[in-house]
Amino acid sequence: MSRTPGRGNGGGPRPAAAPSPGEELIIEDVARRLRARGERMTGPRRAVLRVLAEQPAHLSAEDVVAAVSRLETGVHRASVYRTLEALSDLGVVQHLHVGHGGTAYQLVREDGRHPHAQCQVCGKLIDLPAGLLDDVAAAMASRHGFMLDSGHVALSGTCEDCSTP
Amino acid sequence: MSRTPGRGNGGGPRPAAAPSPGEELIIEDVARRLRARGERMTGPRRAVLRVLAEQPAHLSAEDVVAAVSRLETGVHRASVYRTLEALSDLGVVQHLHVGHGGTAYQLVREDGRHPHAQCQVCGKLIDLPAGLLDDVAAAMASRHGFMLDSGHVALSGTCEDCSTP
DNA sequence: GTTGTTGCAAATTGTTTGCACTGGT
DNA sequence: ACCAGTGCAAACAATTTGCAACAAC
Repeated sequence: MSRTPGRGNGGGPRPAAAPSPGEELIIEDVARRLRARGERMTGPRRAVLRVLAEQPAHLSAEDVVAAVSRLETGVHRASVYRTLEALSDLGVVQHLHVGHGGTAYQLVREDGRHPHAQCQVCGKLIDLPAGLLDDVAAAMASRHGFMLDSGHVALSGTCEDCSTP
Repeated sequence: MSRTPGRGNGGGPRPAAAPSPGEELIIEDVARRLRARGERMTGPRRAVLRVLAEQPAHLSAEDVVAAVSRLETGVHRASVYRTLEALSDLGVVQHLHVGHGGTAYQLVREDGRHPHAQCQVCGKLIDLPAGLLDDVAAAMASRHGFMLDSGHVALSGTCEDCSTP
């Protein structure tokens, strides 16, 4: 069988630049939580975590793929997708469905999930205050028995810049 | 009243069963509006309108494709997609982004666009009362200058059946 | 050593597009 | 007759999967 170059170490992937202390902390914590479930901390997972930790914005899977390969060569698309899913299962990563642009990923923050809105003209995503949908959630709970997860999809509309010419 | 197969194109499309009176009305109205824009009422468009008119639920594009080809053979996928877009431009059809299942289509109703919610467990889509997000829309308008389009994406959460074991 | 993870390529799913022809007006 | 709309196949984008080779534990 042909030897696969670019994998394994010692001829392997270029080691990434050193993670920042904050990233290191996150990675260690996640590693612990993974091992507790019999899963493992690996190079690709480290890279995905670093990308998510250092990016301010919400990233599409493809954005993460691009950022990861900038950080460390040889990480395959499929591994990024699988990593994002694994980290979601762990509760470390959350994803957000935006009307047009597919799915966006981000680290779960302590302040919990907050709602988002996307401009259907320019595509910009904005963060909304955490309590914004509380009344709506209460109404849906009492009237429909529906438990709203306000952080899972982005509301849609037109942002200020795109509505005022 | 049976439609005359008329055109003797071999292998041609099977004529559809007769539309109901209500569907006929809708089709005639849409035909008028299309012609007013220099566009045309065609077999595939009639079929798509009939499907949307007689289905209670929100349909994915692929659902419409399936239902249309049950109604009338030889209508191509691409035509259904193009028809849905054309009818959206006309304002006859509206589409709704649902977190997981892609995009759902339905006829625009007189009472206008209303919000929806989808259960992330069973996938069920529920209709919500039209005014439900009015307060949120007002808050977003004044605080962020954002014009909410509450009918464009489905809220996400867990429905009653799926939350009570 | 065991087995969870990876890289790869190919399959899948959902949607769009270029083009020649057909059919509505 | 004119040109919007169609059928078709192929392109396209985003995501998933089977598998053999590895590496984290």
